[in-house]
Amino acid sequence: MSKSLNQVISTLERAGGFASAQEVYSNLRKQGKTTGLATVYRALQKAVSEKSVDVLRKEDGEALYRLCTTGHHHHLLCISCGKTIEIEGSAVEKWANTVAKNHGFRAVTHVVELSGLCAKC
Amino acid sequence: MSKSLNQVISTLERAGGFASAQEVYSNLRKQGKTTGLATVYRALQKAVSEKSVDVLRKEDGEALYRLCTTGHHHHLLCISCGKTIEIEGSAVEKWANTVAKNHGFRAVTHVVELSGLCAKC
DNA sequence: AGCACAAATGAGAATGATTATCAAAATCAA
DNA sequence: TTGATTTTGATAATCATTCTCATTTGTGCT
Repeated sequence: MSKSLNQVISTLERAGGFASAQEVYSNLRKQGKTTGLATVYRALQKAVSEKSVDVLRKEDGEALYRLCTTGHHHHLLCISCGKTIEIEGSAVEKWANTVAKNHGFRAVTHVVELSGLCAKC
Repeated sequence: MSKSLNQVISTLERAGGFASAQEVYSNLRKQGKTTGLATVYRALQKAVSEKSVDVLRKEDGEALYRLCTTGHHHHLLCISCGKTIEIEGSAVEKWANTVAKNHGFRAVTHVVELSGLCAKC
């Protein structure tokens, strides 16, 4: 187990199991680590190929990495004040799996993001 | 209605309603059009904001543009061959609205994309 | 320990998609 | 036709990601 892989994984844990490569990198630097950006990408790739992390895409195409073991959640974002709420979605998980099966798909991941105006805005 | 928008739309039609911005651009050039890359992106952005085209992401993060045939729907995308299935999601719509209400949110929109490997891949 | 060799690392360059800039060209109004 | 506004194309800039390579670190062996 390489050192950098552990650092990246624990950074993802600290971030709530959800961060971009660039965020992981800058978090490590803030902690005084000298880890390079290339190493962060390498560790993330390895983690992904080992299925301990999976990848989502933001709307702008940037990759977001997430620990697989952590029960994953979705977000409800206020487009006015930026407030974000993490939400459970077991109903969605089931629906996604059902739809995937019905069409013969395997290894299906899903992206679900909700956005609107929160109570205060 | 701008000329470039029409050119881009008909290129998408010819491509089976599915192509990257770079592909649209090179197809136009092959047809002898002098359309610039920036114009292609502008036309695609406009089409997306008008909901006549929607956007998916390949595994590497590149955007794929696609003519929107029906109203609101979601996608099941094969990350290997690019095959796309449009799916109904009334269950998801209801879930999204319920979650939004529970947190006092209004005017909530949602993004739901499923991706994985299709039966052939 | 000392040595040879493979793997991991970090810095910076290279890549590729996307966006921003800006002057020239097309369109429009009067 | 004028002048104003919009659209366009070329090119530069941006940003995430990947590649390169010299250096460091780790490992096995004696």
